[in-house]
This record gives sequence, structure tokens and C-alpha cells, in this order.
Amino acid sequence: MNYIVMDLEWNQASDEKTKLANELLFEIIEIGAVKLNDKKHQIDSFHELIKPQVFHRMNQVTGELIHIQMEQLSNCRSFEEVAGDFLKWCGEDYVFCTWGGADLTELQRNMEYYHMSSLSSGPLKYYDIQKLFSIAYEDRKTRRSLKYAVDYLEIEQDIAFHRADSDAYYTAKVMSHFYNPALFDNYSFDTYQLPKSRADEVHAIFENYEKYISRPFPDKLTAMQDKEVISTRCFLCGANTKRRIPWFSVNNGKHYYTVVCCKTHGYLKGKIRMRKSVRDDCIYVVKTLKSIDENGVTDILKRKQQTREVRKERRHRL
DNA sequence: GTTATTCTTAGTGAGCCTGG
DNA sequence: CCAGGCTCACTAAGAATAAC
Repeated sequence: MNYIVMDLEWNQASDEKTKLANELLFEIIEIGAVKLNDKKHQIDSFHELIKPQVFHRMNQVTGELIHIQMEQLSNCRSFEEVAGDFLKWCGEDYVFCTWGGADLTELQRNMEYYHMSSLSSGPLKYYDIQKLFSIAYEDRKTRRSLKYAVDYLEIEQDIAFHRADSDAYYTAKVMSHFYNPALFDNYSFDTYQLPKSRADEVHAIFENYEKYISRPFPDKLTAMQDKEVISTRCFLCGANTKRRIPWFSVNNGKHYYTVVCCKTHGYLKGKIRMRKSVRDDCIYVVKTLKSIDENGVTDILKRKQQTREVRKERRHRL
């Protein structure tokens, strides 16, 4: 399997009027990519600018950032042509790698705008190199700019940042510092396309947790009534578990937590995040199940009591 | 039954980061 | 300038409970 390390640059409206007049918010104007083989050695590269069909003026802030002038784009090919060739170039057996999670969403949004056939019928598996950098060198959570990672790893900065080809090149360079192959167990899913049915839902099992991505629901309450959404079977053995702390909400119903106990694997923490679909007016659920110890259980109990006390205090202050 | 208090959720906006 | 994520602070309002 090959790795397609990809980066996009896009433009947007320069004024409110143009923004309202167009259905597309971000128009892709450059695609850059590096192809790596299964040993992560570079075997090819792709780079092409795109002639805009939606926005004919460069947004000033964007222009200063990506250093592309409109004049450079006038003789380029259209998005359909370039993106079509790019996807052909990607081949059959590949996985995308991007810095952060925005690029695959915007690629798919632009493709749908031009009625191109979709990349995937459901969530799209990819590697978020920004996330892998955080797992390898930081705390798994903080998100750094590409420049920060390149500085940190003392990678030679021979070309300017914020161009599709150079950022794809630097992202691949950062990848070459990932010496532990187990790092690539931490794949991500782009959720531009949500699972179409219950059978298509994602149940991804990682080293010490399971991630579930639901099909769309009209609202939170409907989601929280769904059997599969609130199910907490043990991801290590598939056995039913005993609920120790019922699902409770924090952060104004955006997150829910629970604690259950598996006969053979002990305590598990369940977390539900309510997410809005970027494509449609609906929500979906991202649920994670993770092993915890006794301390973990008391932590969740504390959190449950804390959210109550915080609310109580606020009321008393009024 | 009516009113007052407490509990709970919903929604918003600010301020920080990332991306273009 | 635009978008997203995340957390925190705050307000509004509905549901449940207690007191009259």
C-alpha cells in the first residue's frame, strides 16, 4: 500500500456579496502530493495549480499567506481535470496522509460541488500526521503547526511553507521521523461522508480503546435513544458489561460519560461526543471505550459531582 | 392546586489554537 | 478575512421537586 501525502491550498470570497452568491465556501486552487511506497520511500510527486471557477479575486489575507496570484492561475486546468488526474495518479491501493483534518473534507466538498463521484461511501480512513506528531513527540492532544514540527525535528527548510507541494514535502519529511511503526496504528477517519446505515457504522479497535462512528441522527435525544449508540460491550472480548455509572452529560450535552465493568477485563470508560455533520443538517456520534482502573472510576465520579456543584454555585451567585 | 426553589439542559459568545 | 476544534463563562428556559 502507498501513502499519498497530500496538501491543498484554497481561496475564498473577498467580500460578503460574493460569499453569499456562491454555494462553495472554499475553492481549491492547488494540489500538492508526495507518493511513498510501503517502506515510506518517496516514489513520485504530484503538483498542479487550478484555474478558479468560483472566486475570481484572491482574498487578501489568503493571498499573503499562500503567495499565489490570480494571474498565475489563468492558464491552468479546471478542478475537475486536475482532481481527476490527481486521483488517477493516486492509484488503487493507497491511504491519504495530511497535516490536520481539513484537507480531505475540503477535497470532498469541492468534488461534490462539481458532481464528481465521491471518494468514499462512508467515513474515509486516513493518517493525520499532525496528530501522529503529537502522539510521537508531545501529549497526543496539542496540535502544532507544520512549521513547529519541522523546527522541532530540525528538518532543513529549503523551500517556503504554505504551498501545496512544499507542505506535502515537509509533511512527508516529518513522517520519516516516525521510527516506531506502531504509530501508524493511530489512523483517523474523515467524516465528510457519514455511515449510510447501521451496518456501515465504524467500529475501529485500537491498542487500548475502541472508536465508534454512528450513522446520522436528527438530534441528540434521538441519538441517545439508539441501542448501538449507548451500547457498551467490552471491545476486548465482546462480552456484555455491567453499568456502574449511568450515562451523564457534561459540557452542556455535547459530551456524555459512563463507566461499565467487564467480567474479565475490568472497568471501561465510555465517552460520547455529539458532532455536527459538515455536509448536512444532522448530528452523529463519536463514542470511545477505554480501559480504566479504580482511580479512573473515581475520576469520573468526581467529574459527575463537579459539574453538579459548578451549576449549583452559579445559581447561588445569581 | 398554586407558587417557589432547585435541578438540568440548550444555546451563545469569547478566547485560544489549527487550517486556507 | 474565512472555517474548524476545544474550553469556559454565562443566560434562558423547561422539568422536577418542595413548600405553601
